[in-house]
Amino acid sequence: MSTAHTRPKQPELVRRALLDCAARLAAEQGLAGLTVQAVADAAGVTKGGFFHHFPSKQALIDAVFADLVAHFDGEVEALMAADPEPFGRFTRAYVEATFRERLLGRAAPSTIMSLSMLADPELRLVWSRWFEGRMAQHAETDASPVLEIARLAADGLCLNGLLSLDSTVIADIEALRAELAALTRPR
Amino acid sequence: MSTAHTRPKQPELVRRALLDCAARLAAEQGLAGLTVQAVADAAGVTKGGFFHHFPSKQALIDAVFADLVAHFDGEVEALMAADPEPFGRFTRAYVEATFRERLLGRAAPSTIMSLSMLADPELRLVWSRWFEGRMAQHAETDASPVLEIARLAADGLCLNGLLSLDSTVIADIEALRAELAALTRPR
DNA sequence: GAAAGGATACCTACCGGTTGGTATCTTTAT
DNA sequence: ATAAAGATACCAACCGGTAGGTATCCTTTC
Repeated sequence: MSTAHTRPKQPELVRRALLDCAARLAAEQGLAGLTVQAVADAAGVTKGGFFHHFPSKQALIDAVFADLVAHFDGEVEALMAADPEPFGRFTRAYVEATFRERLLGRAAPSTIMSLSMLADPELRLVWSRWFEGRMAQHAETDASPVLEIARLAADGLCLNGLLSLDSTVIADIEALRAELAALTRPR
Repeated sequence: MSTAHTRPKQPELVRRALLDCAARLAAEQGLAGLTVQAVADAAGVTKGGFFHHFPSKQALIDAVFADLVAHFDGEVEALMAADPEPFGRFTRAYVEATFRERLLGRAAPSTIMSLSMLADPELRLVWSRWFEGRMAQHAETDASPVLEIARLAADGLCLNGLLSLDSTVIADIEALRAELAALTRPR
């Protein structure tokens, strides 16, 4: 607020701050409780300033979600690049990336975010399209039924990460990680 | 509106209609977009009438969620009662019940469950407690790691049910069902 | 058995508060 | 100087919830 005048103006930085704060707030109190005013306050900007960067609240949410998908996609890409085994390569990366999203057994804020965003049909489409595109790309190496189970289990893990905020549902995460990784390897 | 006067008053029926309409609306446009007015309209009742049946919006949501959990629990119980094999009995029922929730058209109740859980920490607790209770009850038959994977895959399937509204992510559902069922049986 | 009378079910109308969004002015950087 | 960046003040719409009235049902009483 007060620093906004002293510090040199860096619109890119403010925009990033808005995105990050929105992600954090949405993770904390759900996407339903996300308000423009709260995001603006958290980023040290007034509501008017907010609307200078984003034409609408939905535009912000879309941007945050696109950010999250891009980050996840990057992680998957990196994991795949370092994987010599062709069979199940994408699935293995998908599963491992999901595991990395969690911190100390709990779901990372980004996970909570992406899950709450599935409430929005339009954002669901964004995710669906990403997934379908990647799947079509790796159809030859990742079409096996057992790999589908592994991917679904990763999704389930993502969901369970939310519940583990309240209590521990999964006993041994490392064992599960190894078990799932083994599931993606050729027999 | 006009029929409300001629038709015999059946509060139980109206209450049920409110619950069902709330579940349907929540499935269609997310729990965030759920409004008391919309629920009342869909059930053929005014907003004032709504508040006669439920003291608050949260009370309605809680009731809907409890309803869904109870229904799912009943399905699991029935499936377990008809299963002679002790090993993985609960997991098998859990997986099969998830598949059955998925089959009824576009708006699966399990979809709403996950959405509600994400939105409200208190509802997450309700689900956690149910799951933990059942797991403790069947710890001897369902503690195997492979069974955990099967349950997680079921959760993931539930999540994917959301996405299937927009596009088909899962190729062969029946094959997946068989594969997952086989996973829960002793080797 | 039917009128009385209380309880239940439901509606109309409204209120306080919040939210997304806008119009307008001021400050900063180049 | 001028265009971007941001502040201030404000609005229209909506949402959950309340107040108070009316119709309908179910007993009770004679």
